[in-house]
Amino acid sequence: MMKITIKDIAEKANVSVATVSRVVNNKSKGVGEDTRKRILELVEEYNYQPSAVARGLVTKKSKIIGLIIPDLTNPFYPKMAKGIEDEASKHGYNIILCDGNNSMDKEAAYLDFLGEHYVCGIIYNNFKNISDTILNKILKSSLPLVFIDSKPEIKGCKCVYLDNHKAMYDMIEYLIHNGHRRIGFMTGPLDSYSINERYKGYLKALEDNGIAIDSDLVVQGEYAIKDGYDAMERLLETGTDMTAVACCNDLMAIGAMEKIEELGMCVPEDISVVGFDNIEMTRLVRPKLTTVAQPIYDMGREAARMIINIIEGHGKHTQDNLVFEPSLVIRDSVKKIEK
Amino acid sequence: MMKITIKDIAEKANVSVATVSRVVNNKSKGVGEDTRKRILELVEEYNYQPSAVARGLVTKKSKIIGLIIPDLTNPFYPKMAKGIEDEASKHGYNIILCDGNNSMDKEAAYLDFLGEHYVCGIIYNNFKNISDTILNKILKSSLPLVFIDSKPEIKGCKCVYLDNHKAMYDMIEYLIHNGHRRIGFMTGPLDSYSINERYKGYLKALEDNGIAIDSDLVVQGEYAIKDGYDAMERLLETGTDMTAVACCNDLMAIGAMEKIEELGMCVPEDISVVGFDNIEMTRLVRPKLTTVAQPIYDMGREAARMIINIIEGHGKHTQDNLVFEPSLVIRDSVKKIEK
DNA sequence: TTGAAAGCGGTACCAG
DNA sequence: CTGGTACCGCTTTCAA
Repeated sequence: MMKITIKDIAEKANVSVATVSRVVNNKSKGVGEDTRKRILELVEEYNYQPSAVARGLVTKKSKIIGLIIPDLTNPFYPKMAKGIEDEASKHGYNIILCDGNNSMDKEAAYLDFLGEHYVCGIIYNNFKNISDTILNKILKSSLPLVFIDSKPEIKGCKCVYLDNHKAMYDMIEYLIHNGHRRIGFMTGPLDSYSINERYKGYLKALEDNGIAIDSDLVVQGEYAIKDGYDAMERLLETGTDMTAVACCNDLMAIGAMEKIEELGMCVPEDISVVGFDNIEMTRLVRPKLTTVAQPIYDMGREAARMIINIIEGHGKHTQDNLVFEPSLVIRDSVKKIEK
Repeated sequence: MMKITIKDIAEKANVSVATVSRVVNNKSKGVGEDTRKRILELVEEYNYQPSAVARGLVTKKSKIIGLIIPDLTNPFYPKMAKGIEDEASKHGYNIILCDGNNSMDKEAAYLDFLGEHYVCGIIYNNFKNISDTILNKILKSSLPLVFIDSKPEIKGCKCVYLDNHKAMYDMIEYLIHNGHRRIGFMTGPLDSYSINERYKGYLKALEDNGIAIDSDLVVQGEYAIKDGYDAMERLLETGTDMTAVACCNDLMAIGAMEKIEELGMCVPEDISVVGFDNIEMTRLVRPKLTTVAQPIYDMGREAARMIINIIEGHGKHTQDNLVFEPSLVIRDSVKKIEK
C-alpha cells in the first residue's frame, strides 16, 4: 500500500499540486471555497499526510528539537525532559529524545544523528566534559545548541544550569552546623562540570570552616544506586571517624544507605547521609533523605524557551547563561551531634 | 553558515555528485582509489554530513523507529525504552522516543508526527484502549507497528505483553494463602488491556477460592504515587475489615503505603500492600514491597527485534503475540494471618 | 571508472 | 483563483 502523495490528491481533485499545497498549508487566500472544500474532503478520505521529509527538504525547517540526556533511568532526567517537552509543545515543537546511556561515544553518535536529520536545534545534557571530538562537531555545526545542567568551556555557548558550587557549599555548611567535622564526599566522575563544581563547594566549605581536607574521606563512583552502594563500601574502609557523607546525587546516596544498613549500622544514628537532586525516591526511602533540590522541571522549560528563541531569531539578546538557585530539603537523614 | 552539500564536495573534488554519493555510501566498487581518497579527505575537512532528509526522500527508508510510551516519569518505561534502544542500536536503528504524557490526544498527535516523518516502524505502548480515531490512523497507515504491554482488538496485530491475568491471579492467591480474605483492589483505568486483565485475574482468584466479590473493596485511580495515595483514602472509607490491598502498579502501591502510614497505621501489621512491576523503588521503600516482576527490559528487546524483523521483511512468519511470564517477588509488605 | 539526468514529495515563485 | 515549474539534496539507473 503506497503512501498517498500530494500528486495523488491533486489528480483526484483535478487541480494542480500547487493548489493542494496551498490548502493543506492553510494559505488558502486565493483558493476558491469549493475547490478548497473538495480538496479537504479528499485529504480526509485518503488520510493524506504530507511528508515532513519532503517538506523539510525544501523549507529546511522542522520544528523538531533534539534532546540528549545521559541516562533515562535516573529519574532526574525524565523530569527535565518533561519540562522541555511541555514548553516545546506549547510552541509547536516536537522533541526527539536520545539517551546517551552514560557514554561519550553514544552521545557523539547522537550528535551526528541529529545533525544529519533536520532538527532545528539541540538541547544537550552532556554527562562529562565534552571531548575534543564532540567539541569539534559542535563548533563545526551551525545548529542552535543549548547546554543544560552543564557549562562547557566554549565562548558564547548558551547554558542553563544550577549553581552547583553554592548548592554543595550550603549542604556541607548545614552538616557542619549540625556538628559534623569528619564529612565524607562521594563524588561522581570529576570530569563533569556539575560534579566538579560540587566538589569545589565541598572543599571550600570545609576550608571556610577551618576543617582540614582529608583525601581518605572522598570516593569516586558512577551515578547509579549500585555505584553508590559499592562506593560506600570503599569509603568505609578509608574514612575513619566519619560521621556524615555527602553524595553527588540521590541515587548514590540511596545506594550508600543500603550498604550502611546492610552492615548493621543506622542512618543517621551511626552515620548521616545526604543526597543531591531531590528525586521523588528521597521522600520514600527511610529515613527520608536530606538533599538539595534543583528546579529541574523549570530548568527544562527555560532551556526549551531559550533554544526556541534562538531558533526563531528572537535570540540575539538572549543571555548566555541562566543559572538557577538550589534549595536545601531538610529531612531525616542527618543527625545533630551535640558538642 | 550554510550546510555543506554533496554538490559542494563534488565541485571541490572536481567530480560528479554521483561519484561522491558512491564513496560516501561505500559503494566504491567502480571508483578510482585516488578519487576515492580525495573525496574522503574533503568530506573530513568540511565535516560533510549527508542530509538524512534528502536521502530519506529518495530511499524511503530511515532506520528510525518511533516509540510511544505513556509516561517517562514512571520508572517502568525508561527500563523498557532501554531494552528497545539497546536491541535497536545493535541493528543500526535509532529510536525517537515520544512521551504521550498519559493522554490519548498526545498519543494521537505523536502517531501523526511519526507518520509524517519517515520512521520505518512504530512501537506503541498505548496507556488505554485505543480510541476509534487512533484505530483509524493505525488501520490506514502502512507502517509496521508492534504493540508492547498491550493487546488491542485488531486482527493480526503484533503484540508483546505480559500474562497479566496470571500475574494478578497468582498474587491474589499468594495473599489468600497468607490468610487474607478481605482483599482490596486498587485498579488503574479499566479501559486499558493490561489493567483489565489484572482486574479479571483478581476476580477469578477470589472466585476460585470461594471468596465473595465486594465492590466496596475496589477503587480506581490513575497511575502515579499521588493517585495511589488519594485512592487509598477512598478505599479505606468503603473497605471495611480489609486486611490487604493489591495495587495495579508499584507507584500506586507506594502512594497507598504513604497514606496508610500517615494515618498512623502500619504495613503490613495493620494492612498488607502489594504492587506490580517491580520497579527499583520497591526494594528501597520500607517495608520492602512485595510485587510482581515483569521482564520489561527483555520485553523491550523482543519488541525491537520483532519490529525490525517486520521492517526487514524477515517477518512473514513472525508470530503475532509474544507473551511473557510474570514472577512474584516476595518481600516484606504482606503479613501472614494465622487462622 | 565516471557523469548526466530522472526522480523522491513537497514549496514557492511567476504567469496567466 | 489557479497552474506550471524550478528547485531542495540525494540515490540510482543508463550511457559513455
